[in-house]
Amino acid sequence: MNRNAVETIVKDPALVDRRHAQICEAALKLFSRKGFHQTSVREIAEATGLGIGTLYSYIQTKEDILTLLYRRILATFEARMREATRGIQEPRMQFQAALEATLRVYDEYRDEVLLLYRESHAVGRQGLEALFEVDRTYVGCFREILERGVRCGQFRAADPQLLAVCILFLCAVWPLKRWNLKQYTLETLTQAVATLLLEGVGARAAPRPAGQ
Amino acid sequence: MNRNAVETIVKDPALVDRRHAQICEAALKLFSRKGFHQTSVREIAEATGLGIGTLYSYIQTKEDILTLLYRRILATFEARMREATRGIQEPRMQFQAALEATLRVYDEYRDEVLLLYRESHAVGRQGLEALFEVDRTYVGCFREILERGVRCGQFRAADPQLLAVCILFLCAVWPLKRWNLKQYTLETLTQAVATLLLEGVGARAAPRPAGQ
Amino acid sequence: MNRNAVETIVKDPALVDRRHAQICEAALKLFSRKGFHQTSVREIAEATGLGIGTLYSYIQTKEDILTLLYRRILATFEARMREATRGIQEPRMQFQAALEATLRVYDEYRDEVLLLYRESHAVGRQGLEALFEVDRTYVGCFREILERGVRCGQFRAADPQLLAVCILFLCAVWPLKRWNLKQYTLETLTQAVATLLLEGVGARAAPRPAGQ
Amino acid sequence: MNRNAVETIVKDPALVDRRHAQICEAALKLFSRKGFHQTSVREIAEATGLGIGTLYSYIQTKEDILTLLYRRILATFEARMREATRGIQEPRMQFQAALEATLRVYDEYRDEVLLLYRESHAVGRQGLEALFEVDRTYVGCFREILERGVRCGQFRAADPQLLAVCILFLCAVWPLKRWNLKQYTLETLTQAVATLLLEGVGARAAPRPAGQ
DNA sequence: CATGAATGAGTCTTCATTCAT
DNA sequence: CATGAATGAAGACTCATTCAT
Repeated sequence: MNRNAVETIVKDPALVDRRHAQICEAALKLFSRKGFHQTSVREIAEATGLGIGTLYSYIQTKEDILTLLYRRILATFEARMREATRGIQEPRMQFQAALEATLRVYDEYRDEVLLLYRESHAVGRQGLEALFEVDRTYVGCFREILERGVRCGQFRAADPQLLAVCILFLCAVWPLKRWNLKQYTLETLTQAVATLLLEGVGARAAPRPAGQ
Repeated sequence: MNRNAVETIVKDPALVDRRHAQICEAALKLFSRKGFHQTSVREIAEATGLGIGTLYSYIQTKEDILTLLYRRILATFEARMREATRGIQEPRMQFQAALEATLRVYDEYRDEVLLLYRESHAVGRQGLEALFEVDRTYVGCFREILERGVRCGQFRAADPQLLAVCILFLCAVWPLKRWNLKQYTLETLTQAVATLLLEGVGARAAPRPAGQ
Repeated sequence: MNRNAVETIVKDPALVDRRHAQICEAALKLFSRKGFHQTSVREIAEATGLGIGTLYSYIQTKEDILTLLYRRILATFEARMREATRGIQEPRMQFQAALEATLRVYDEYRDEVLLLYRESHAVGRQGLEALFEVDRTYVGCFREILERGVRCGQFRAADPQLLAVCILFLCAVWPLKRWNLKQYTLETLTQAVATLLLEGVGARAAPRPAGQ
Repeated sequence: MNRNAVETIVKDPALVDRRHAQICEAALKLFSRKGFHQTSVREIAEATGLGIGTLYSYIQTKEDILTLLYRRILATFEARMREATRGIQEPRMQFQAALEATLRVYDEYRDEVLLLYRESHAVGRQGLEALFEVDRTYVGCFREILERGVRCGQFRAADPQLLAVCILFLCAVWPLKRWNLKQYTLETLTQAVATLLLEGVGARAAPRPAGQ
């Protein structure tokens, strides 16, 4: 993650960080509205308030902007996920916490999630590998929760890894199918999904003592 | 669907159909490999075996090619879905049939599904509306099954429409997260998803003798 | 020479040839006046009377224009050389004929020769190899004449190949040092160089019977 | 030479000289490898170990770097030439000495000579005039030797000035056609060229006892 | 109906140079 | 004296689309 850092001509790391933030902010809006390919670098520069030349001393290619964006998003996602499940022991509650956290970040970062699904193929093989890596980590969180639940008999899951992939993916329904969910609130969705999944893994709604 | 038809200079409808099929076939491959924007019309013409000028007498814009592609895909999807559930009455079995059918088409048409998610924003507001329309029809199939199941007490679902959206979306995990599911077969996934969802809607066990 | 042909989008070979000629003509003037790097492709297009897009359907890179130019020049040079020495048997006369021919083409194509020396490094390793190849052929002509002269005792030359390289190079003095030779005519130079070299290889001015 | 001096912001002449030397050293390597236009000022600054801003307080334009380089080279050439022929009276020996000296410097400074021929047009009309001036001085050295030789009957030369231009140019064959002379040593070339030219100007044999 | 040459607006990117610190 | 961030004009190149044949 650190090694593939976007190389810059400007050397001051603090400045680079600040500019990268600016750039990402501007790029996100434009990419979300018009898509990566329909947005020109010049537009991004203008939206960022930099000259193109200046912009290009903080990146090397247009793709770098996408890479930058993705890094920030994924870092945020992972952090939020860890934070949300920290301290919780009981699998069912941990599961619910993870689910709610994911749906909440996916809500806050709708545009970013959409971008991840839409434009990720634009970062090239190498960039994709990095994304996959992070995704696997993310999936790992859910898998562990499921495994723990299975071990203590609260969950039933033939293949926790597979289930984890599905569950995480399902969370993306909110940003990806939003035009079909306009009528619902995040709460309604969370409730529905939580019920569906908890029942789906065999964890009854009411926390009865875990008898078989 | 008919009104927004792609206008052509060539008038012979049979020829137009044949050409459109050719074009879609070639375009699909290219779009899947390189993306819509990275594929030039010239490449498509070459892959189709037509001259550029000729190609342009069967479409009006590059976007039309995407539109054409999407129409064919969605038409296929709906047809397959209807076909699969026709004649089945029992909600649980109908649900399972619908699920399996969807996953199977999504498997056969992986590239197309990916394209639908990745590039659909390229068809513009008007084109999107058409896609949404079809999607809603598709979702409707699942909603009806759920509603019937709820009515006869087999399913539990607070909001069948919402659930239907989720379920249909979940099926897309196979083409959209394929790089994360390489280790699994379609059968394994189908089994896992079917179990998860049937349990999730409160339909205990498969119609096979309930082991434990 | 044929295999590394400049690839074109336009297919009609006759048209390609005609356009290439146009392009070369325009490019030569501009490159001679301003140098390769100081000349923009747009300028070349304008001078050629084509749109840039059109120009680019006859080349792939700016370098291709240089390559095109070089090919035409070198082909001309070789042809002229062969033509000039054809039919002559006597080494001294053949030598003189070759020398005069070379100086005459170098005079006619002053700008081209200058370009060859100045900008050839711009065609890249691969292109250079091709140039070297042709140059070696050219040098070979002189070497053969020298060798024949040496064999029949008219010339003295420790290493004909080395001498041939030097002689051919010397001819370039006319285009390359022209600013220092403004006061002289081609005839004066030819006379001086012919004398220098013929004496230099031990061939007396007056064709006496070749006794040692 | 003094009037067209490169103006600097920094005033300390010793420092300026040191920096100019640094700059030339770095620039030579880069220009030789990649050519003047393909080398960016930033690269030169980095190779020199100076900040871009600092570099620019020792020059005014990128061209100045080339000018600087050329001055140093030409000064060296002239000095070496004078040094080599100093004290020698006999024209034939002086000629040989001058020739050997030139070839030796041209060997030591191959890259510089190449640069002189390739990129000199980049210094502009004014800069060129300066180069021409120095070149004429250089040519003058050879002309004087020839004239003296002619006067005392050792050489034959219809036009010593013209011959001098040719001879000096011929020396450049070593750096300019090096790819075609890889198989030879400087000594072989010197021997061949000396023989060719001495014979060419009618100065029989070397001052060693005439074999044969 | 078929063809493909022509077009120029628009894209990404580079780079010499300046100037505030 | 030294530094390097900022700048925008300019460059090479692409591509959807048209239209004469």
